Amino acid sequence: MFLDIEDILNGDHVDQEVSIRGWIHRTRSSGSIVFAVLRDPTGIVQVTVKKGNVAEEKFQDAKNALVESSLAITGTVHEDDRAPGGYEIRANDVKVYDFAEAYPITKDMSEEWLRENRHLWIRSQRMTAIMKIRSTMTGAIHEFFRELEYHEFTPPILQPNQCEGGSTLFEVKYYDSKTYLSQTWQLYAEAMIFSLGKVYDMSPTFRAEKSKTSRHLTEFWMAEMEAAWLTYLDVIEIAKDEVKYIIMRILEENEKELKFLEVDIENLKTMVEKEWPTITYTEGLQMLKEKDGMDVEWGKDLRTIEEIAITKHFDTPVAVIQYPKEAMAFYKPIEENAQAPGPVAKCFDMLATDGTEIVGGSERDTDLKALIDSLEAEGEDIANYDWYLDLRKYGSIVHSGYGLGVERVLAWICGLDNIKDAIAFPRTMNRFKP
RNA sequence: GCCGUCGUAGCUUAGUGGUGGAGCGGCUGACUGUUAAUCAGCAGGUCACAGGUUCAAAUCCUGUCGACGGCGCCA
Repeated sequence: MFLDIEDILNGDHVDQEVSIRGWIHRTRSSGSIVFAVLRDPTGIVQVTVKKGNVAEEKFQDAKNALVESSLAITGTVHEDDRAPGGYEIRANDVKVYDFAEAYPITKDMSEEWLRENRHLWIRSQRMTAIMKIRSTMTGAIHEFFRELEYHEFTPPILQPNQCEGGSTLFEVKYYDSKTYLSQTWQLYAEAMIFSLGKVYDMSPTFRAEKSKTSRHLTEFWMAEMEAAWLTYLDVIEIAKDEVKYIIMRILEENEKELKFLEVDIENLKTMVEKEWPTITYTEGLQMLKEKDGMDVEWGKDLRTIEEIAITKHFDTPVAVIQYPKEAMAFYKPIEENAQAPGPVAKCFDMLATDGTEIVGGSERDTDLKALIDSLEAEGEDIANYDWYLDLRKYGSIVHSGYGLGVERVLAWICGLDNIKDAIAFPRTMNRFKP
C-alpha cells in the first residue's frame, strides 16, 4: 500500500514505516548518502538512502538514478528541519521502475524550450498547480449551472457557417465538401433553449485569428450559457455570480497551489464579497476622457489600451454594456432605452482587473427582418442561416447568453503573464506541437 | 495584415572583423546531512539555413526558415 506524499507532509506518519512511489525531482549524493527529492501528484518529499541501510545494489541504484526516474521507497518517516517541507523518509528499501535518461529540462530554461517540451514541463510544480486549479474551475462551472437547474448541452464542433463576424475559421475537409471548426456554440444553443430552456456547456473553440499575443489561443475552451426569457441585464448578473463562484471554489480547494503561484489570496477573498460594477460604453468613454485624457471617438470599439485604462479605476472586474451597434455582430439587438449619441446594442463585455476580456455576451435579436438586414450588411449569404432564421418563426422569445474564456479567467485568477500556461498543450498561430 | 525582438554545445549564454569561451546538465573519481551541494578530470560546436562583401565572417549585407512579443481583432 502506497501513501500519497501529501499524507507524509501532514505529519501523521512520523516514526512509522511507509511506502511511497513517484519520480525523482532532485537528487544529489555525498559519498555514502543519497538525497533524493521524490515527487508525486500530491507533493514532494526528501528521501535519504544511506550506504549500509539498504542492500549495496539498491544503494547503487539510488545513486545512479537520474532526475525523473520512477521509483518506490519504503522507509521510516522522520521530522527533520534540514529536509524541505520538514519531513524526510529514511529508506530501507528502494525499487527503481525505470532509470530515466538525462532529463532535458534543467535549471535554465527558455520559454521556447519549455513549450517545445511541454509534454515534460507539465510535470513541473508550477504547471501541476495550474492544472489542479483548472480542474477545480471547470468542475465549479458545472456545479454553478447545475445548481441553477441548467442543462448541459453539447454542440456540434463541425459547423457549416460562422457566427462571430470577423473571426476567421479553421476549414475542415468534409468528404467532398467543406465545413468549419466551431468558433461558438451560440447558434445551436439558441435552438436548444426552445427545448431545454436554460443550457450551458464547456467546449473547445477554434479561431484562426492572426493574433500573436499573450492573450490568444487558436484552440481554447469556452464556457457558455443561453437562457430563454432572460435579458442581457439578467445574464450579466449570472456572469458575475459565475466568476465569483469559480474564485470561491478555487479558494476552498487550491490554497496550496495559489500560494505556490504567489497569488494574492486576500485580494481574491475580498473580490468575491464586493459588488462588481456595470457601466455603459458611453460612460466608459467619459471616464477615459476625464481621468485618463484619452479621447476616443464614439462608435469605435474599445481597444486593449483603453480597456486596461478603464479597469485601472476598479478593484474588481467590471461589466461594460451597450457598445455601439455598428461595431457588433449581427445577432445583437438595438437597445432603445439607452442614453447614448448613437444606436447601441444589448450586449456586454466583462473586463478583468488586468484589462483582459473574460466574458462577452448579449441579448439575441428576435426581429427576423433586423437579422436579415444585419447579415446582408455584413455580406453574408442568407441561405447559410436559414435554419437559424427559422428560430424566429416558431414561437420566438427574448433570450440571452454569454461565453466565458476558461483560459482567460484561469490566467487572470492565477496571475499568469501568458495564457499559454493556462492550458496543458497550447495551440497558437505558430505552434500546434506537442 | 502591420510593427518589433531573437536564433552560438542537450540547456542558459559570453563573444561586433583576426585560433569559438563559460555555467548548468552528462560521464569518471572523491566526499556520511545535502538543500537545483562541493572538489578534480573528461566528452560535447554545420555559430538556424543559403548567398554575398572581405586577405579573413558567429560578427557586416541580402534573402529564407523558425521562435517570441506588440498593434488590430477577440474569450
